[in-house]
Amino acid sequence: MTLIDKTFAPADFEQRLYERWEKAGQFRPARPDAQPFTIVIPPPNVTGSLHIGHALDNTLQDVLIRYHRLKGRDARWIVGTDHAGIATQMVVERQLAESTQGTTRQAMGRDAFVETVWDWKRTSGATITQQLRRLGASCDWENEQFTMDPHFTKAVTRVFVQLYNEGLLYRDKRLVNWDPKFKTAISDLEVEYREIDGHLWHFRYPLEDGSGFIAIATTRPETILGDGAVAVNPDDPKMAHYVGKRCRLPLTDRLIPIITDPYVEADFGSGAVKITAAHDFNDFEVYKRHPEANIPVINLMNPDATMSDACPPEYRGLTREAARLKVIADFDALGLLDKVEPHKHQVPYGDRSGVVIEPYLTDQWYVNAAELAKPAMAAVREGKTEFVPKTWEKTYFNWMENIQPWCVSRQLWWGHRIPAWYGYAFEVTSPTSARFAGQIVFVEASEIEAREAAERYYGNLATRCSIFRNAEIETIPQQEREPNWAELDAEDEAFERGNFPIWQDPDVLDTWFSSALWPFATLGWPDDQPVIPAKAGTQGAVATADLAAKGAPLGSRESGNDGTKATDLVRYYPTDVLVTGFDIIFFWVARMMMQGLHFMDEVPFKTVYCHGLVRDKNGAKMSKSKGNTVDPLVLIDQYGADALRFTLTAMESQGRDIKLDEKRVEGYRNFATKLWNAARFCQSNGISASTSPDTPAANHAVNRWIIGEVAATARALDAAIAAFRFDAYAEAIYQFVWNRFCDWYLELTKPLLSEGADAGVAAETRLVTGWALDRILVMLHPVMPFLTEELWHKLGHGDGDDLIVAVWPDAGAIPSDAAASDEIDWVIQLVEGVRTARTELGIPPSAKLTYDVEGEDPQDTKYRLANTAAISKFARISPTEGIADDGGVKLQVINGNVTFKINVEGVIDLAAERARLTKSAEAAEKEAASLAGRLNSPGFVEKAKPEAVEKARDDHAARSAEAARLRAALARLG
RNA sequence: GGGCGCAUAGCUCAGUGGUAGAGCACUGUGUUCACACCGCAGGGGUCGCAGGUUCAAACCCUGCUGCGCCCACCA
Repeated sequence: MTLIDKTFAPADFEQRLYERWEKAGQFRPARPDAQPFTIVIPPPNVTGSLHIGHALDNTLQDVLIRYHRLKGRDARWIVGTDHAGIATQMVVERQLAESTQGTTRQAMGRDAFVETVWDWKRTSGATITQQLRRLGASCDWENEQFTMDPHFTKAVTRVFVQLYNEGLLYRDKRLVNWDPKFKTAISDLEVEYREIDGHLWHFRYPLEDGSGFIAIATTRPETILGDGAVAVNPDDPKMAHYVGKRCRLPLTDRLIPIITDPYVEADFGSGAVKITAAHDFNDFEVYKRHPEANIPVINLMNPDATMSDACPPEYRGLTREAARLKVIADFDALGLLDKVEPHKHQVPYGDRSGVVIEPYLTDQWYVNAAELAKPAMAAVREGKTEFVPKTWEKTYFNWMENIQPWCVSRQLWWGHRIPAWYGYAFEVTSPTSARFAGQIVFVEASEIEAREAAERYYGNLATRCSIFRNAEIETIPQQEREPNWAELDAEDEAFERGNFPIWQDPDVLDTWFSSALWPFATLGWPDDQPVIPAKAGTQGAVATADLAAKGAPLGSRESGNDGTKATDLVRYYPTDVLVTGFDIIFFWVARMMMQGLHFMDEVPFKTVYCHGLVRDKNGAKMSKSKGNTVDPLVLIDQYGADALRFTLTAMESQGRDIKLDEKRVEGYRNFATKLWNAARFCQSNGISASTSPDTPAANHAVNRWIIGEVAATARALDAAIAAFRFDAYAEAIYQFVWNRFCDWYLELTKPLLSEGADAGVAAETRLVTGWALDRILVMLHPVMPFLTEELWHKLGHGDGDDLIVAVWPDAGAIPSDAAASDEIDWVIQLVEGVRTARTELGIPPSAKLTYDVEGEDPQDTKYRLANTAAISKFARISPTEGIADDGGVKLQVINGNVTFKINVEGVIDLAAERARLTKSAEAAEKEAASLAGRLNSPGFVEKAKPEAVEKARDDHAARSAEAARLRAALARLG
């Protein structure tokens, strides 16, 4: 036991304690027989640094983990970081550009660039994990994961290949959201729409037959160059005469058809819409609905959104912005610009790049999300996974029901490379000839297997066609992207078994494709996997056993924790709770549900707890550009990690956004200081750590009372955790520590510990206080781990006895004593009543007064006599004890049945006392009358719940009696 | 256009059928040997508006007003 310092300085011990826990392996104590409690952390971006949202998310997780660890569960918090494709690539590219050499990834080449990113990860990737430690997060660092770890690659590949074989993953040419800055496809979810004050340009296209013009309106004139049709509404009489005609597209001189489609609104713009299939999602749909119109699909742009060679020569190479101005000017020059209207509209922007997104026609890999969503929806409907708060289930269903194919390929270098290899495809046309037929794809777990598959393909061709058997070998150079198929002449090319080109898809997978596997890949899948048969009914299904045979051998990997035979996967999956912000339900939660169910045949988590956003104190979203961000590390430096954690916990009421005001952090730092001082006081009074978590025996009412209060608090905390009410948890422990333990228990027991007090009572009180303080430390530990652990040891718990693995109080095993509770409540009410009366009458706190009582029953007498010392100390009144009543005016305080008549020295302000008593009497009478009214109102007694009726009767009796006593007191005043 | 949420004390938020609560802020005060990052006491709300259900509504229902968010995007 060491002395508790006079000042509470969290910086003095936070780091020391964290290192102690981590070194001692306390974050994952060996508990092979205990029931697991598992949380997977939402892996922060490896580029990240801890922001206030992380602080909230991880505080809540740590509260749950620490609580369940104290409850004796095998608590495991799986931790790691995400490789975060675009974000990380951006960071490293920016650093390359800013470095002294000022190089680019293109100049470096792919392999060197990827190696640079790895270097960066190794040196800078630990920032966020160190910051999580400062917050106190008790993660399982020994098994830290990274989404680009070799076993993750294995898992990702396995998933990709199996989904492909099941027909749930495919390559398709369709429009994607294209980011011209990063030159990659991005997800629908990574597009944010901004309202822009733009324009609606009205142009005229001349009709082919020279009979006039058709007017169209557009917000994107530059895409006119790629128009393939003009569409009007089929039911629009104004437009009927155009239908079936053709018009001449100015600037290109192409003839394009005028068609009908219900997508066109007759009363918007000019009533006619230009159809640019390659650059607009709606137009692409129109194109697909009208195969008969032979609408050309013209890709007008290069990957960087400059105008491509598909445009007329004078536009090529222009930016889309410059092209727009030129198109407008050119139309104007031709006299075909009708008018320009101002027009507010929503423009898509890349949420990371900040540039306008281009709908762009490319080949990409897609996952059939609609199919995977079915079991994911059913699982929530059946309650296998529950959202808290439940309202988010609607959001989840709504998105799942309308889910689009998930584009999973990205044109980046940093990420999991797509396990697909391409080769040239041929169609055998006769025993001696074959025709070039595009490309063939081999989706396999490795290049070796892809090559084997290719061998089978070409071998099979060779047996059917002699030109593959006998011709000379000519190797086609491997090409990175888009081989120029048109120039290949199959007749002249020759292939022989074992010597033909295949090349891997240059693209990588969407980061969320690997994050979706997080709950099971982190637990060892696929090496540890229980074999799940491929889903019946999916086309091209390949037995999982075959897939497994290709990968690493199956078998049980011993758990790092306890050496049991069960694999981690079996033991910890499904996890218990996922704690996350609602903003990534679509990105991440939904996809984990889909992949978890598909590959594990079970939901990834039983509960999804969604918290809100942390906003600034005015409710504005925090952002760097607004400069209103709050750095959690600064708050930790200023107030301690515990104060920040307590604030975030206390403010987390289900689902609501948090408006963070630094004053709250300060307030909870004060709370920490309060407890610190209370512990210091206890220590200075010879109180030390309890030797057992068992409740000590107690006779004195105040001790029996506090024991019952501990039990009530433990019960409240258990209930709060069970209901995910973090705010209720913080509230309950705060009230108990400050308003019960410090304000009353420590005060009421001071006389029991003072010199000359009964030695037996004093000893009992020391034991009970030590026990209660220990229980406080345990119950507060999940929220304030550092402070509580520090005090735990200062109070005398030894080195081998860390609070982090202590025992949570079993509320049911702690006796609650109604009689003690009744007695102490009586004392507290009396003291408060006297204090209030004294203040209102302006009697100095220092004045010690005497009293007589009236109306006491035996129990009141018992309570009063048993607590004479406390009453004297806190109300500063003592019995007259034989001093004759001088007949003077008394200060009268009603406590239950008893009227305390207090002798006041000198003259009291009669009018003030009368006013005080009158006010109280009227309040009691008003309430009694209201209760009487309810009791007399028709229906109440018959229809209300019996408890409610009984309570109303009791309250009515009590209030009436109180009013009578107050009136009597008034009468005595004369 | 569709959906969701919120509106309770000056501020931030609990309360979800039975007489309105907490923290902060505010006012007054300071006897006491843990704590002024403290103690004690106090003021402050027709629970957004209007209807309805009920013996009883801040709470349930309907409508309205205001604020916020998500999804979809009339070129």
